[in-house]
Amino acid sequence: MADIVQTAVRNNLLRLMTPATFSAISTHLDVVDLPRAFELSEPHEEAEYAYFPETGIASIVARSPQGQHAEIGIFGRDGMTPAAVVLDAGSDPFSIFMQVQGDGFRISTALLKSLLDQDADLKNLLGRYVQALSVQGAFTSLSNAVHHIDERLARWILMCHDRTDGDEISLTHEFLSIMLAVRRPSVTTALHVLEGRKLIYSERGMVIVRDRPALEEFAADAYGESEREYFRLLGPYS
Amino acid sequence: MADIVQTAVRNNLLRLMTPATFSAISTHLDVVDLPRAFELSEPHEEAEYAYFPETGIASIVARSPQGQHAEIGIFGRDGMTPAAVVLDAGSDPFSIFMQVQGDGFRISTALLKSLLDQDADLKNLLGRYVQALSVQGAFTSLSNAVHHIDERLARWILMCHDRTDGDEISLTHEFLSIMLAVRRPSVTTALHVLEGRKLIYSERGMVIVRDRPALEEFAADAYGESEREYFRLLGPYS
DNA sequence: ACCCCTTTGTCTGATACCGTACCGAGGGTC
DNA sequence: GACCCTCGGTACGGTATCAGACAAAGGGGT
Repeated sequence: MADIVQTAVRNNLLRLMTPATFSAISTHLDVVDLPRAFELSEPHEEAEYAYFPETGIASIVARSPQGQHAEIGIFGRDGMTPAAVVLDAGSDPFSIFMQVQGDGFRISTALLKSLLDQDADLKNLLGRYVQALSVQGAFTSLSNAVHHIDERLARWILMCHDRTDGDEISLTHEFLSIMLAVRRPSVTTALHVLEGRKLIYSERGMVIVRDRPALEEFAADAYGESEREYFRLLGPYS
Repeated sequence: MADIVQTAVRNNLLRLMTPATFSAISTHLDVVDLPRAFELSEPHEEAEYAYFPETGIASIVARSPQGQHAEIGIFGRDGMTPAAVVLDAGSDPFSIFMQVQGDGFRISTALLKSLLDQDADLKNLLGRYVQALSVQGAFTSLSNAVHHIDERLARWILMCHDRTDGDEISLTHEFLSIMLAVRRPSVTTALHVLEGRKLIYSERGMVIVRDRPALEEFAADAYGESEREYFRLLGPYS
């Protein structure tokens, strides 16, 4: 692909690369569309491409043998996939797919791997991202264990809002119920709670953030820790 | 410390190091006792030492601002801490402490870090471990979200049993309740369920595995995925 | 022997969430 | 306009788990 100017890029990891690393990697980046439900990586399969989203949101979902599932993390312009490339692990047991459509860059995993082997700065940068991601997963786990549905929903909306440009996030209740690992009607009522408190507007296929500070206050104990850790490791991404 | 023979070591990561790496690292390993409740690393603090347990079990716990907590993973002779050293992240936001007493080796993190920088094989090995650990965390998250207490308890006993020599695991209900992020009396009744099905014996301060295959069957959907991933990446550890 | 502290067992009522079912509303297509 | 499919709202009974309190049992120290 032609010239990509680093300062015009929105993906935070690409932005944080040293100029030398960026120019090495950018010649191999392809621009790609990332439509909703697009699979970035499938469980137990070695991914052909690594993706660095510019916009949109991707979801990382773990599935049990009997088909139960729960989201363990999300990323957008703050991240990349697959983490397994960074750790030389080949594959991971998760589904990773787009949940809010967007666009971004891709690069063959083989190429990225060889760049990682030659470039300690890059390995270090992506290593820090892997840590941030796994911390996010850990706090998702905590939240699944101890927080009520409406708080978890608030947390989740905030995390999407962080990775979105406006205040509108296009999502169905069905989708949210999968992410939070609850029944679909539970999402409906939880959304009503947030709406009743004037924190959001809820429309067909769409959640609109109305009062972000109040939403953060509502999510309170559920939101913030993993964001602080990301900031410490990689700075702001919005 | 004097000579440590690699084949006599029980920690799986130490065993899997190349002979060259092992001889480089082993001269810096100190033998340490790991009593119950010993803190291997504190949240947001850069650890002074890295630990490779030989026996015993350590717990990784995330804590929310308001003091809620949940375990996100455990390790014993299958692992090491802190993962942050491998990822060059400095610290992580978790408490890591011994839960079943044991012993192991320690090395200064500074030294381990410099070894990692010079030794791609070592970085690769520990990178795969970090992946295994974060997959374990992901499935803990899934389990917190979708499984009942008695299944989660069964899973947890199995994970401890994997890292223990006999069938006896010394643990109080109080402790288990923290790990599973449930009330202490819920642990008591869940243990009664497992005992009633003749899967375990439960004594004061002790859980004894009685019928492991049946326990695995009972845990069914909750147990196995992360173990398979560890095996793929690092082989057997028991 | 006694005391005391830790650990475990049990009870009561409350509640958050589930499974399932059904219906209505929005919005595209012909 | 008529149709259909997706999506959202609501209702009902059932239950896993919670919150909190209290009592009994194990076991070490003096």
